[in-house]
Parts: sequence; structure tokens; C-alpha cells
Amino acid sequence: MDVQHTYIRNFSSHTADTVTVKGWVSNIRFSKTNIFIDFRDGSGFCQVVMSQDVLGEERFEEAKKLTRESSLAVSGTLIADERQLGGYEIQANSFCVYHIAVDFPIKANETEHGVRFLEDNRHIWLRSRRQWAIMRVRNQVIMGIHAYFQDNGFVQMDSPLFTGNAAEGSTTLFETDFFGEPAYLAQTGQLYGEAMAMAQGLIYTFGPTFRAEKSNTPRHLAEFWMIEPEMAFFDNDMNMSVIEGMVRSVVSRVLEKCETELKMLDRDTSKLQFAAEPFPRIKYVDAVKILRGELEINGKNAIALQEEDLAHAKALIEQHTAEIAEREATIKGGVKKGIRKFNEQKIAALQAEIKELEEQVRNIPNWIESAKNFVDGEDFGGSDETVLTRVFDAPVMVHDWPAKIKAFYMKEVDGNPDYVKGVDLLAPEGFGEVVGGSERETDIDVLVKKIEEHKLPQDVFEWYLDLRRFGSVPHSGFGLGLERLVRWICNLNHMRETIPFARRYGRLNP
RNA sequence: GCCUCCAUAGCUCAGCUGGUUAGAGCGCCGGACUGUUAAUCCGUAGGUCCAAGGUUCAAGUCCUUGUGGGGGCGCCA
Repeated sequence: MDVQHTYIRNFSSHTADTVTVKGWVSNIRFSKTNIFIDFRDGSGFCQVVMSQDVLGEERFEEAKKLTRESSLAVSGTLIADERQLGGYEIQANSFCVYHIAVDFPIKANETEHGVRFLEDNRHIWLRSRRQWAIMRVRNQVIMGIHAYFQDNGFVQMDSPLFTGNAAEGSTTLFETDFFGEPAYLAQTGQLYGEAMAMAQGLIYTFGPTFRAEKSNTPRHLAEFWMIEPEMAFFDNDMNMSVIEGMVRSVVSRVLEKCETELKMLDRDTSKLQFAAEPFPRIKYVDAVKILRGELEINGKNAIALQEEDLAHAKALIEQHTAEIAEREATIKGGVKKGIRKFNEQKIAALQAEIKELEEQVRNIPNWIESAKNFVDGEDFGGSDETVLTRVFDAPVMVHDWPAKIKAFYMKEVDGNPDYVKGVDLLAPEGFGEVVGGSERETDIDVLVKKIEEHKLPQDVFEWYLDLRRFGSVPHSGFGLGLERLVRWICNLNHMRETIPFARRYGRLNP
């Protein structure tokens, strides 16, 4: 690629003294003879200094007209400076303005805005540091997934987005008009993936998926990107090995390639460094026992841990409240403005934290009740996943689920047809289900029986049944939610930040 | 779909049991100062208090309905 200017990310390999960069003003500070610009060019961030001494009075006056998000090209001397983010600073010799931006609505500190305002302004919110970092991580997650599968001999396939029927019969689908016939936007490509796996052996899909449920939660989108590998001659244990291998590979790639981004996101990366031993694999029946506090893991009791968390949250609230009172007393005592401001900021931060803690104090008792009274045979709720994963340090794989709460195509556990060989990967820190998969039923008679039991129309599955008529083999696969993985790795409290333009219940624009 | 909280300046919020002319911080604009890091200091401008109806001598504040939003639950990747 041949370009005339330099990208900030390439500064470390840049040899000449002078550079030309093209980009935008992220933030700007004026002093009498210097202007300091937080400059961004898409590839990174760098401080640009414009001095009256260097530029001359006339050009310096021009530079004073720059505003946040104005666009410009700058040529100048590249100076290594450890104090600056990225380790460099540019002393400008000349500059050329493309456009002066007027009244950019988003503040330099995006956390001062409400979520509604930011999402309404998503098209320009994407420019903020935090969103820049998230999108960079997302990019590495995507490339990491491709790399893992490609390196292991998988073939990428695209499954259709229009389907003539609801595949699993359970979820609500978006209906569209397909030349006069009703058609639905795909909620999964799995059945097509199975067909392709019988042709290519190892395949994976990577594409958009649509769910029309009116889910209004931080972990649901109406349009999201799903990765669905399907492996011929793989049983569910091998399936779990693939899940673990892929997740480890992607997470370590992000840790390696996105150090700056994760730092910008203030991510505690120790939580993403898993021990060498395999991710715990626990059967559903044992997960239920752990949840009810009847089974301990490494001396950890799930219910007791929640009670500890609750007590801890309460103690922290008291501690913060005391600190706020103390700081308020300091302010009332009459202090210099700088000190007053400093204390006011601390108080605001503490109050925000208290708000979150109070949310926990409200929620945890419900979670404990829900976990204690969990009914064997039911599906886990969001809070149950949080309580369950709390006793582990790594992601957990829960397998061998009750047949009645899982899809028709899952293979029965040998000698125990009430359970099926499904597996869910639950991420730690309350992020919940990231992967759902299973070994598929291979016996056509069992499959036909299951289709009947699930009250699904057999005729639309005839092509799928053909896969069992001609060389049926054991095979497995899973679905990975890209945005859920990004959310967990970046430690985001909502899915709306994991994708450039979120499409979810109540949000279609911009 | 259910539970719960909320809607006040461009943005984030305060406004107590109803009581004269509705406040702050940030941003904008003007000025001062300054190798600055969310710069700092001084000043100006900026409001149909979500909508409709009701209670009252008096409503940003209380009641009803509607609309929009946050958080939790369900459905799941």
C-alpha cells in the first residue's frame, strides 16, 4: 500500500525526523504561544504541538481557529516522548486544514453523556477513544476466529439469510416478502452448516443472524454476528475441545495485539489469563447442585459467595457514604477552589459507584433465592449463570442438558434419553452464555420422532433428514455470539457498544 | 410481555413536606493566564421544567392517562 503520509501506528518503525499525518482534532488546548492537539488519524492517537515560534504569527493565528473534530494534515518533527500516549509527539512545522468543525456535540469525556444521547449520535460516537478501542478489539476477535479455524483446516461457508420456515420452531423471526412468498431472516445457519460439513468435513459460518424477540437486555441484539462451526466425526467432548481451543486462541491474540486498547478500556487483563488446566466441564445435574449450594468447588460454595458479595457491597456503600460526608465537610469548611473541585469530582465518582452497589444489593438477594429454589430440569436464568460461574476462575462448560429444554436435533446421552449432549460455555464475571452447541442426532428414526415431539413440520426438514439417509456420521458444532465475546473481553456493560451500529429492540437508527 | 425507577439549559444533573424572578458543572461565545493532558481563572448568553387533563389561592413539585427512556426478569448467541 503506497501512501504519502504516515500513520501513527507506524511511528515506531519510522526513521526520518519529519512526518506528515492526516486526521482529526480529538481535543485541543490553547496557551499563549502553544496549541496542544490530541490528534487522531484512525490508526492511533498522538499529541501535536503547534508553537508560535515555529509557525510564525500568521499561521499560528490560523491554528487558533481549530476546533474539536476539525480535520487537517500536519507536517512536523517526530519526537519520542514517554509522557504522551503512544510515546510520541509531533512538533508541527506546517499544517493544512481540510475542514473546521462547528460545535461537535460529544464531550471529550464520553462518560459524561447518557446512553440515549450517545446511541442517537452513534455515527460520531464511534470517533471517541473508548469506541475506537472497542472496534479495534472487535476486529482482532474477528480475525482471531478466522485464524483459529483456518489454521485448523476449516472451510468458511456462507449460509442463506432468507429461509422459508422457522428452523427450530422456538424463536420469533423477522418476516419479509420474498417475491410474494413469506420468508424469514435466518436465526441460525446450523442445518445448512451440517450439510456442508458432510461435503467439506470441517466448516464454519461467519455471518449476520436475526432474532425478532423483544428482548430488552444488555446481552441481546436483534441483528448480531454468529460463528457456527460444524465438524464431521466429532463427538461432544471433541466439540468442547474446539470451543476451548478457539476461545483461548482468540483471547490470547487480543491480549497480545490490543494491549493499548485494553488499557484504554481499563480492562483488568488478569481476568482474561486462564490457568493451563482445561476449562471446567460440568454436567447439568452437577451445575444444579452447585447452584443450590449442595456441591462445592475447591471449597467454594455458590450461595455463600453471593452472601459474601452482598455483605461486601453493603460495607462498601457504608464506607463510600462516610467518605462522601467527610469530603462534603471539607468543602463546607471553606477551601480553595481547586481542592473543592477535586473533592466534588471524588464525590460524584463515589455516588456513581454507590448507585451500582445499590443495584447489586437489590439484585443479589433475588439471585440467591432463585439459585436456592432452582427447579431441576429447568433452564438457567441470567442470574443463575452469574451465581454458577462465580465459583470458577475460568469459563465453564455445562453439558448433558435435559432434553426437553433443548433443540430437537441434539443427540441423546447414551442410555439416558432424558438428557442430550448439548454444551453451553458460560463466561465469568456475569457475562453468561457466549457459546451454545451440541453433538447432533445421527439416527433418522430418533430424529423423525423428535421432530414430531417438537410439533415441527417434517416436510420442510426432508432435505435435512437426507443427511442421515446418505452416510450419516457422528458430528458436532456450536454457535458463538461475536458481540457477546467482544462484550466479555472488553468488559462492557451493554451490547450496544460491541457493534458499530446496534440493531436491537427499540433501536433502528442511525 | 412483566416488575421497577426516571423525564428540568446543547450535555450531565440539583431543585426538601406545593409558596415571589428555576440553579450548578461541562460545552458555546468574549477576556485573562499558561508545556498543556477532561488545562485553569473571570464574565456573557442560553429554559413552553416530556404531552394532555385534573386537584389547589398557588404546581417543576401532588393525582390520572399517554409518550419516550434506564435498570431487573423472561426468550437466547
